Amino acid sequence: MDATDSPIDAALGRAGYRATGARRAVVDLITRRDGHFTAADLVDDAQSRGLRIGRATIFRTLDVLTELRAVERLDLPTGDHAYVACEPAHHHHVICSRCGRSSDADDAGLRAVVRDIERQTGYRIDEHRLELFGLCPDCLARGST
Amino acid sequence: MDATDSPIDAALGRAGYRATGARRAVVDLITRRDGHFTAADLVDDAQSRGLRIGRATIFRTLDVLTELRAVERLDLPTGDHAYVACEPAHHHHVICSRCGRSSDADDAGLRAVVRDIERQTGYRIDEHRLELFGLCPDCLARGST
DNA sequence: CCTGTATTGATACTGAGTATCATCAAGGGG
DNA sequence: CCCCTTGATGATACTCAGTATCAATACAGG
Repeated sequence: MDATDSPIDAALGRAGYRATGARRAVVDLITRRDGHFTAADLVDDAQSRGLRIGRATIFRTLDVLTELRAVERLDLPTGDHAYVACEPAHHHHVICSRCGRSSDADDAGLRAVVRDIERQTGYRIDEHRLELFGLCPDCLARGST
Repeated sequence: MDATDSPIDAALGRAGYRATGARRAVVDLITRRDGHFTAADLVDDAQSRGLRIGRATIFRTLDVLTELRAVERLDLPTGDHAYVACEPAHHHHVICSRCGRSSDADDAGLRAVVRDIERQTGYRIDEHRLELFGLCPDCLARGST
């Protein structure tokens, strides 16, 4: 098995980006993470693993991965920008406000809501973002205080 | 008519805040605005009108108004934090990506979507945010290039 | 009108994200 | 398999949003 054959490398190539060591390293850091994380988290991870990756590169790589839809940016209620790894298809995130983990949900029925709002307001809606916050099953089981 | 009797003053009092000159001035700046605006926009507005309001006070007042739900914070796709004036009831914003104006829409049917996602994922959802981006009727009429 | 206290604004600070630029390495062509 | 072009990297410096601090001020209740 050759690292060169990862699906990320393919996606990078398809989009005209080079599959570099730094990018693979960032992807690796992300896959070792659970739940959402900030750019600063990755910078810390890299440092504590002794990886010599520049701060700027981490931000740049997150932008690229966002464009490839391998990652999505969240806007937490606190105002922080965080990211989650995800599948490259349209969907929404359900975020646990206790542990930070997140799951994907498909937008069953949301399309109808959007159409209804277009009728209500007269806007033509091109893009939407739905973010849901609550407690995941594990944290619920562990008591909701 | 006495400025002291504005609904904002009442809302401030109800929440235990004082109705100060600086806060009234910020509210005034906001009502003169159309569409969404950033904290920096208000800082500029204040300066260009010769108002002596500190930067910090503008940020603080926006926090207070957000808490009173006289204003809501948006997270634009660009990553910027913006605000819109709004009615103090739960609703969602439809934002024009050309001119920045926004309208309110009620969440007809969204409740059902949320319940469905709870069933799908096992999460208990406490809070949600739906933001819609597109073109407003005026910008549509003016051609969609 | 007086007073306790919330609020203000000037200043300095923090921290996220970006611009710059010399150096480096990916990978396609020979 | 090596070269060369060009995109990518990382160190640094910078910008700008948002926050902490704190002495001075102004609101509101008595």
